[in-house]
Amino acid sequence: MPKSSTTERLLAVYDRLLDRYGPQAWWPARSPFEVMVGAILTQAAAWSNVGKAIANLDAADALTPEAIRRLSASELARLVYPSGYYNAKARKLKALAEFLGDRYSDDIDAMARGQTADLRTELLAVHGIGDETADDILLYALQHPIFVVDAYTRRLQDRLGMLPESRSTYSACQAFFMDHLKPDVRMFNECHALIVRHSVVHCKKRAECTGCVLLESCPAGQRENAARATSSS
DNA sequence: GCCCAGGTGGGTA
DNA sequence: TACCCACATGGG
Repeated sequence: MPKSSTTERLLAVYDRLLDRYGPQAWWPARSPFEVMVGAILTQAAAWSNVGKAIANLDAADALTPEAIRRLSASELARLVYPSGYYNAKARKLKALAEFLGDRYSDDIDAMARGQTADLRTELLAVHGIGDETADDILLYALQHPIFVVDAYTRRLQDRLGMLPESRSTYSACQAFFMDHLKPDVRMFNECHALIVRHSVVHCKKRAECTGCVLLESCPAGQRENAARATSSS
């Protein structure tokens, strides 16, 4: 892969985030299956609420595919209640546990030895697993080098003026990173985690970019700051 | 009381 | 392909 200016710019952004926030060491979970559960529970939910649901599952000794299959739908829904959409998410967790049992006899290590593209196709066929959740599972649970795109990633791409024209397609946003960065599990892991960290602590409201660690790389922030300076003078 | 948070599935045009 | 809506809790 030729080292383009885009690659250099992305690496500069990554370095700046790493300097500012340090290694994030994601995913916050004790097992690959817990990562998969968290990936489903975090859909359109605040992580603080997901943590409560995970704690409920842990207390009920339900952080295994077998235990998820054994629980009734209503009991599972009760356990994941704090993460919101509890009925929908209980159904999704059931679908994931059934898939792991049927396809891999719950052997996640064996699953991880599959080809990335094949695994992604299999995961997307499971009810409740879409592009982002599939990639969360591939990267954080199975250690495959794939770049996770979420709302924060798109927001950052937008602010950096790097959002593809077909901004609504997941694959275009993902291809932007994958085409310009060397596939590297550790780097992709840290990069996504840092984007989330930065977005949560700094860019929660799109308008504010003052003091942003990425300001030099961020045309949107520069424009906003210039406008602010003009209006205040 | 309102807005938003590490999305996805199903329906419609 | 693109858009809309349902799914729902909890913190700021």
